[in-house]
Amino acid sequence: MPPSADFPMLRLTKKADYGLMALKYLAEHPEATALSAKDIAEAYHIPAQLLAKILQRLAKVGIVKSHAGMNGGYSLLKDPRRVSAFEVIFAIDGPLFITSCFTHEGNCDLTNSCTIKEPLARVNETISNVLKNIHISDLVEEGRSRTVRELITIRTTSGQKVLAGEATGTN
Amino acid sequence: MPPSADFPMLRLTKKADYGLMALKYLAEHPEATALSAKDIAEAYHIPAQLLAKILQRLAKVGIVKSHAGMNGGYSLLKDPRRVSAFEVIFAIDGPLFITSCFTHEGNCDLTNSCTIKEPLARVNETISNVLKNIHISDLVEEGRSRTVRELITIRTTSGQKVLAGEATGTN
DNA sequence: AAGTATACGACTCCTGGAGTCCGACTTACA
DNA sequence: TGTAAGTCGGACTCCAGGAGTCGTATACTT
Repeated sequence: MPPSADFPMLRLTKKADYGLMALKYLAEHPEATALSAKDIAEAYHIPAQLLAKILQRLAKVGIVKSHAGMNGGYSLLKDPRRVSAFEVIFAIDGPLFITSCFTHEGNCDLTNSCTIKEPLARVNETISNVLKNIHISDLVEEGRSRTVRELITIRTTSGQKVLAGEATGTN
Repeated sequence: MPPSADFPMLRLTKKADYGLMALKYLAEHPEATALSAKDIAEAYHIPAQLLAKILQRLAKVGIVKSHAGMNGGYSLLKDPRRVSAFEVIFAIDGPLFITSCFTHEGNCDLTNSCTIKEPLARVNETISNVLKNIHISDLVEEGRSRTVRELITIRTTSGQKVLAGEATGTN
């Protein structure tokens, strides 16, 4: 079915990815007083200057602390178990909405179309809640154990229980 | 926090929106043998030609049937209660992945970064499952009753129960 | 045969993500 | 106290891809 582009759509921005990666790296190295954007960038092979800008944003909202000058860099300001993926993504990319025409108050230009988007707004909140339940400490633990895999479970009121991770067929 | 753009990020494409809207409209008018793309487009004030292309895609995967010629148009081919939002979005936009570097097999160019993305892949599957549990019949019912609101529930294994729709604070 | 609709490729427009560059400022250390 | 190494942050370029249009071929109804 993919026409030419291989897959994308509804994806997280790379910046958000990089931000989460950097925070994971910081959480994995609590002994260091400060890690430079360059160091982290090299560890993951991502552009250093871009990562620097991302970390600056995370510093602005108080997730990390910036240390200027020689041997400077960034360090975690908050407990990794208290920082959710949601706030990281929010800090970097701003509020995320699955629908295209929502303003902050949920306003819409089309009256008719809004009725369709109401259920999608629920999906949006569902996604938000899932992201709020994942913290960067979980990212660190993942790779050794599988804690996150069992962490999230979806149940419908119809009794259908779907463990996140088992797709029932991709079409 | 939003720099200049008001909000977006991680949103559904307009095409997918339009597709869901059109299907809802068709589901609301089961008496009509066929509704033209132009009619539907005018009802929602969306570009007719664009909607036509979307409906063509939906016709290709067998969700709707196209009737050429005079008084032609499109009609639902499947039971609205059997068509999930997931397959609609999939048909229009292709597979959706929250992470940026996933191929169909889940391949990645960076070895280190992949460890971070594993938990996000679970989030991705969670979203997919939520969308699979929403059908266009739900879109029709929404607006009169609130069935969808209570339809989706998220539970974490920690016992935390979060009803989709009550955000615990947007930051 | 005429009229109306779909079918679909090719095309343009333009937003916004991704990344770079550079100047200013800050700090550690010799 | 000067300098190297770092952050800070605006301005900039590049370009993929979403959004929408156009034109033509085709198919079907009356």
